[in-house]
Amino acid sequence: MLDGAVALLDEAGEQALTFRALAARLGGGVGSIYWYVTGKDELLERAADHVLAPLLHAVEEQPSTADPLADIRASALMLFATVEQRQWLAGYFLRNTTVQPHALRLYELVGEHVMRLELTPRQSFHAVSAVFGFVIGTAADLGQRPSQEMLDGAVDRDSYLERTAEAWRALDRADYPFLHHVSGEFVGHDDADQFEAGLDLILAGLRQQAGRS
Amino acid sequence: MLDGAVALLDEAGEQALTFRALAARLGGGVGSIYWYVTGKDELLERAADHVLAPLLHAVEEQPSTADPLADIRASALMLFATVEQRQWLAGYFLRNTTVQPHALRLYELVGEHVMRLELTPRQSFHAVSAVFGFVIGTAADLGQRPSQEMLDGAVDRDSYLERTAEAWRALDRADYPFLHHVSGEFVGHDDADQFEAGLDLILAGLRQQAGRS
DNA sequence: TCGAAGACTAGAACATTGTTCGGTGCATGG
DNA sequence: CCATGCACCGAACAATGTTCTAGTCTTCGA
Repeated sequence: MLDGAVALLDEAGEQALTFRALAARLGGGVGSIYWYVTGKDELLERAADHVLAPLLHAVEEQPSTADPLADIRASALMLFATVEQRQWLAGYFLRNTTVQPHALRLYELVGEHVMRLELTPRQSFHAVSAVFGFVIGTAADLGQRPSQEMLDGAVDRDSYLERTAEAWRALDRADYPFLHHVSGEFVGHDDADQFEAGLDLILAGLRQQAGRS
Repeated sequence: MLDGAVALLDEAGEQALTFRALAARLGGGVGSIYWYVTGKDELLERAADHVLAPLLHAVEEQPSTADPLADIRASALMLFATVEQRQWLAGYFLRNTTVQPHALRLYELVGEHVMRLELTPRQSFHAVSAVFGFVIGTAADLGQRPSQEMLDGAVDRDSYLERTAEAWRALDRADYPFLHHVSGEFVGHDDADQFEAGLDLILAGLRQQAGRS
């Protein structure tokens, strides 16, 4: 059942996960699903936890290196890769205060790397929060659902970006110098690059903080 | 009408904004709203833009100082303060690829401060993206709707945090050394502090990047 | 083998919500 | 006086989450 739910979510997003659609996919009735979950909230929760399991496994398998920051980076990249393709997952994380076991474990694992930096407890707490906030936030932001036009195949991603850049360039250069400045970068930009660049800023800040103590 | 919509959203979150509730508040009929907006999407869009206007004004009024990073910091703090109290706004930003005029202008303003750092266009683009991703992501994450218990007044924020920390401490210390390490910081922590700490990591990374070039 | 208890399935029925559509005043201009 | 267009209203429809009740299948003890 969870596989079916995740499949629906992955294929067409959060709004596509309806009890009727899921029941149809499973070849059963609507009511049957309620035997396993108490409602839609729990269904989403379980689906999220379900997707997190393989990721957690991968992160746990990842060997520690001498550089804690490199390990944090690797973990963050894996998390990003998982969430980027699943906007519903990012949305779920941002909406739900209740932390599931798998997510908590992930938090802990990154935290253990941070501990090796020998910061104060407060700094460590803030560091892990910053990394997770950035990963989830950026993944949600960048991994946005392709617009209808792109789904229709009317325009591909490149022309879509190009058109946006075009709109930026059409703005008055005096009023929008920055957008003109970076419009060339926007075209053909890669989400993963953008994410890594931001992550590296945080990590650089962390390294500096660790060096001072 | 937008005032009414924003009021509903602020009071009880995104799910509270229904056409019937809004119509009741305005003392009108359900259908009337459709005379002004094409649907719920546009209603939310307009509401978001509506809230952004005063913020944009404040950011524009903010005088530039000699330190670009200080200016970026100040802008980010203002944006955070606006979004933190409005999870629906954060959610909207994360869901919507279409950038409204006010949001674009905000992006531009922060970008202009970044330009003074004299990074490459690519670095500048990534820097602004990182700041916005972090602000929105963290605001969405931290500004989560209080749980039902807290709304009921059954527990206040402090005891809620305390209970979570208690749960962390109940975990095996050998399996969760990090959570034990920071559980004390979690109790009574301030969201704004947490945000500023993360933001300062990014800014430190930026300063370093600017110094190298 | 029978029967009953429990695990599981199925779908009808209900409340809520977004949205559509035809209709109602009402001011203004001819 | 009437027609036209604007602003507004609310009944009706479709989709969806949820509940409820009845049905089926499995299992296990007497």
